[in-house]
Amino acid sequence: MKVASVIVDVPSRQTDRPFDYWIPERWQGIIQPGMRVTVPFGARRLQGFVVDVKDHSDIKQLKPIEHVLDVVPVLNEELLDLGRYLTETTLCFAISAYQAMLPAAMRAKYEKTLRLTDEQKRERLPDEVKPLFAGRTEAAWKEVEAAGLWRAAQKAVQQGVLEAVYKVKEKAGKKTVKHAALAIPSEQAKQELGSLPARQKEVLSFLLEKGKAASVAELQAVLGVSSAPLKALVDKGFVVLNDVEVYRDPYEHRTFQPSEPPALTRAQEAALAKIAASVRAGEHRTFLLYGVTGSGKTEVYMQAIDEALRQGKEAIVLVPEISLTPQMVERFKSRFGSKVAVLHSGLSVGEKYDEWRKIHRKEVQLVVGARSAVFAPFENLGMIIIDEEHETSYKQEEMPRYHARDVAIYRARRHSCPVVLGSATPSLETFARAAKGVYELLELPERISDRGLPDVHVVDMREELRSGNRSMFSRRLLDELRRRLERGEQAVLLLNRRGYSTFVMCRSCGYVIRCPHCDISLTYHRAGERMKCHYCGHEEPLVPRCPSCGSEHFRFFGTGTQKVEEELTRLLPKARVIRMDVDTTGRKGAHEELLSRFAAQEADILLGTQMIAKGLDFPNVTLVGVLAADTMLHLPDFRAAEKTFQLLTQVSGRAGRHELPGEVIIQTYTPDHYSIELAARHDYRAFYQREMALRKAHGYPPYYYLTLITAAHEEAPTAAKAAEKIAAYLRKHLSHEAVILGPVASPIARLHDRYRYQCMIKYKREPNLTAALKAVIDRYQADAAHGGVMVTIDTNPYMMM
DNA sequence: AGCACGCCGACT
DNA sequence: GTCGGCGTGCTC
Repeated sequence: MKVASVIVDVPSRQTDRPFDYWIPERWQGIIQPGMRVTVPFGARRLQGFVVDVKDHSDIKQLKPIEHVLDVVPVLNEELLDLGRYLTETTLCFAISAYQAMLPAAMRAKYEKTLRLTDEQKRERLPDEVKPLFAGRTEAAWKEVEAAGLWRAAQKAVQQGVLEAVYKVKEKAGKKTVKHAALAIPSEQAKQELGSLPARQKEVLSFLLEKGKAASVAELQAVLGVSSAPLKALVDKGFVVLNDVEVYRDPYEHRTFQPSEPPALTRAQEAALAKIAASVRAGEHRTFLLYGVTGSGKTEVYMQAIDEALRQGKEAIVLVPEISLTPQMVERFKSRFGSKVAVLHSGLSVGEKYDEWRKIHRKEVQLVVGARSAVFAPFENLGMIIIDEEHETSYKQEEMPRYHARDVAIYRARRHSCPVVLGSATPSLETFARAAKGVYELLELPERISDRGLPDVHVVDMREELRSGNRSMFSRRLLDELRRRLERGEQAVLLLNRRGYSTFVMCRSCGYVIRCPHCDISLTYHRAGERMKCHYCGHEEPLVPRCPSCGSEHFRFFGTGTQKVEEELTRLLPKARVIRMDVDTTGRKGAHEELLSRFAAQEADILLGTQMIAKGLDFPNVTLVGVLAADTMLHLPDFRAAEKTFQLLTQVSGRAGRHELPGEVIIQTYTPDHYSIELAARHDYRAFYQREMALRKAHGYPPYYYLTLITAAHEEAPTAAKAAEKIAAYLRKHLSHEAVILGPVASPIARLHDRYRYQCMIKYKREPNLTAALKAVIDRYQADAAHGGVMVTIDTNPYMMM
């Protein structure tokens, strides 16, 4: 076994295949598939994944593997296979698939430096370059470039005065803590004690007593000594210092009250019995746990997990974006203690790395995490749970564009274990499969609190306007808010739009301030008087005069959370409001902090975007208000109605979960729309029937599969032409049953300075699709690097824009 | 993706 | 005649 096939860290079509390397003798028999290595690649050095080890290669001149980065493979056979599956189904590069499975800390950082080949040659350096190497033999390439000495340096390289050195570094290391230990036998140490100065004596006897290594921090804290006596002991050779690897613990300062499983309702019991039986039998099945909000799905998950753990197996729980639901972490930590690793976006790169290593080393049996936790490197999976199955955040919008649900089912099949999809508002795709018997439907029709679902009132805002109320609050909502304040109860207000105003228009000439890089109007943010693009992040100050006519008068249209907050403090000056949106939760830990303040009743009203709709459970919340139910309804997305129904149902579920009865007020301009009407009636099934009929009529999922192809280029005609060619190619190479729509300009016609055109393929069964799409990629994706057309393909898209 | 190589225009 | 610009193709 002298040859390793390596997928190198270059995400491009041309390098998307294994490259063979010779394994130096010292690593023969050691290098295995799934290990990370560094290899020379052209002039560079890169990180790569070994995918195969073999005896022979057809390539004549093999270069050697340079370093082995892992002692144990970081990707096992199963995950390597899963990578191939992702490559095939999402049309991504193999390297992207493998990197998606590992924490970001394990991705390499590259550094290029220039090094003086020989101290003797220093004087031969070009004069302008000399200062960069003053007192050193190596300089970062970046510095050289920044100094504008690119040419001169290049020349020096050609003359052999300088050489380019490519370094591969790991992003985050393991955290270590210095430990002190005896370097001599304890007998000898005891004898030495007598002749030592007082402080050193204390340190040595502490170590003797402890009988094992102690951290330097501990020594200093317990004995109150500085580092000096320790250093003296080290110098004398009595004590050694070692770096001991430790885990960063994101929950270090938190204590979790151990919890016991409560008694289950009959429906919970029945659902659990089915899942547990499947776990015990070790059979692959997919369950849909359809339970109304507050019906106790989480408890079913936990007891099912318990069953898997009792079988000596492991489990994965996916939650939409766990940093949003600290309450969820709390519940799992309380029940399963140190058996749980937590993976979510609120953790630092290093913390995620540590949690991942706990899984890899089998120190935990359960992972609770967001989308990417589906790749947890367990080898004996007993079950996978996806909570809030309908959430679109399970779909990754960058390469690899996978859906966690598909990955979960793929893995579960391989591990022969069940998948549980849980939701109060299942996606149509999932419910349809359950209806067909592909998935097994388990129902929790009632809330545990036997409170029943909250009353929902739909307020027609057109009516409000007609009767002279031009504010964003209906009279009813305002009355109810006042009532909660009087009673000391809390309210949740949802507005799915952040910022202050959605667009700003000049009153004189009608000019609208737009993003210079995208075809989108800028949103006004009160803080700092800034205009922001919510798509590309562009930011600029609000100009004092209209750039088109010079007028000073602007009008601010549309309402965002900032404006609502301002209005609330005006209308209800006594109300304490917490605003939660991307802008107030950007800081690490801000999320949890805001929520715990609300939980501690330090505020009366929690106002936020959709991030407040999920999973939160506050006993004192008796009112939920949706300020504009139709914000999402008119988006160019066939799932708009489904998303609206889901959001309204989810947010309604936040009210009256405990002793106090809940009430929900939905403000809308389209009260007759079925998604709003049926959400108000808590009638999922009716919504399902209605929406399915529409999907069937218009040829959308789950009746048809979709693939979205987008061509983007700085020049609109270039993008359009490419899209047309792609459409023509597909029309020729796909069956007549496939419908190819477009090309049309994307709903956001320009993004990041690129014009975008898209084609949509609708199909039922299309065996040649993958091959045809690969051909499209081969033709166009190669160009992207050279300023050509950028083509992206999304098989099974969730973002239509 | 980089990076080298190689082929054409404007300067010493 | 050389320097310096960018297009083309390769990386085991």
